[in-house]
Amino acid sequence: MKLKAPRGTVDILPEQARKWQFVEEQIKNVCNRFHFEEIRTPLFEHTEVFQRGVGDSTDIVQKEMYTFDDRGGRSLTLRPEGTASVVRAFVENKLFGNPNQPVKLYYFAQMFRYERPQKGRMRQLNQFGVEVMGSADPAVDAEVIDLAMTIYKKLGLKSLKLVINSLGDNESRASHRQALVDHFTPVKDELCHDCQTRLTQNPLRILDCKTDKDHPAMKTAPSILDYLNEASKAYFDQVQDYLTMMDIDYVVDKNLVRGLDYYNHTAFEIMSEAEGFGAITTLTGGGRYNGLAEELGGPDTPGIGFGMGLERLIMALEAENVEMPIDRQLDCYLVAVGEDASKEAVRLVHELRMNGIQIDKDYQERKMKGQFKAADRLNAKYVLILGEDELEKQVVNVKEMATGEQAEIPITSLMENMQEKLLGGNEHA
RNA sequence: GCGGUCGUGGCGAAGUGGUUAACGCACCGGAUUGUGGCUCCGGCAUACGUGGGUUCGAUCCCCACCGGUCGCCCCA
Repeated sequence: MKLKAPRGTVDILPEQARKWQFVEEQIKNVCNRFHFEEIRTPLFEHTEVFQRGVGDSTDIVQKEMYTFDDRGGRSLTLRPEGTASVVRAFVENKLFGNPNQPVKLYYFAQMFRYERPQKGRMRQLNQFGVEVMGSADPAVDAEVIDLAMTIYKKLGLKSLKLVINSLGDNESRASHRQALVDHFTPVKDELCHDCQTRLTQNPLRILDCKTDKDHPAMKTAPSILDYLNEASKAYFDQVQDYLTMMDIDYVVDKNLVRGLDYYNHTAFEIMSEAEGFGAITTLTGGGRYNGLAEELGGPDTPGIGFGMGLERLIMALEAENVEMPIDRQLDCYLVAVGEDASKEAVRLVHELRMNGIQIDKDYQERKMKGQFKAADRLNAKYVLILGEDELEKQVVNVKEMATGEQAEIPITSLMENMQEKLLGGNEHA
């Protein structure tokens, strides 16, 4: 085989696409209930949007972006995540001036990250995400988390774990950062190479390092929760209170650190605990990013959001054997026999479709028996038979496949007859 | 970027250092002059990832590469 999809990309074929349609439909339904509105932003942005938004020190920006120069010499990047783009759009389009605050947005979008693919990790991935801009109410944090959990619940996932943490405001983060540096600097030489870099770049990230997780200094490392100032602590407490009020189970993990620079205050992850799900368990990651809008040139605007991996969501649904209504069926299949009837079939199928009937026909010059096999394979409810005899009499034999019952219907009343059978007789295209 | 493992027809899956590479599924046709799901019969396909090497000869042995897959790092 010569041409293949690029590494880390997949084709979603019809059978699988039905699952996607189902999942997307359910999610949109929940979004509507929560009164979120869709936003669509470009697939690529100026590279600077992500450098400034996501942060230069992050793995994403340092080694995972698909960046290229266009013919005009501009550096562009295929979006590796959704938040920076949405906030850029929020700022550029002055949505902060919209009287309806906060602005509650959702999106479905492909993301691109240059990584080694494995189970649950693709170079092109699909995310559903939400962003709420313009409110610093901890109830919004809870609402966003509730939205994600509601989606999973509606879809039928059970083995989930919600983990939350607070990264605090700038003042809290700064004092915690200094504490981390003071704590780890004496043992710097004992840490892994990455962590030695992190010590100066982003000491917070040392906390979720897998390599050094057993180092004695890890256990005694200063926790962000001990460095939250009063306002940050009060904020985090309120978020938890709201979650409790909504009966949303969660655990606080003081080592939960998100990989992107823009987060502060609430950070959360939702993981699957289903058997056989693979090594990668994070389904959703999100958090608050007050200050990001300002970083991207807009007014200081609070925001919070999350990204939900749809490949992983569908994997989780499959791992938990959740039933998805994806059985394909066909209302009618037209079986035509003979040259004249085959020609007439084209017109008849067109006319039925114009009148709201779902119908297909043979295009492979199959024999009658073959056409019936095709109809059966396609799960057709009715087969309309048009042969020389029927054509002569200007009728069509309509066979109900489930019962085998068959009746002769004049072509002149066929439309009405089928509409009655399939649409209840009162719906029209 | 690193490591394990794998790479035979549309799919699944045997197999051998040597003239025709099993079989199953699927598909098409026939048995049933115009009617599906069962059965029987027949048909079907440019299949051994790519490039080198060893050999009289390689799908099978060796090497490299590519790709899939799983894991590490990190994340969705």
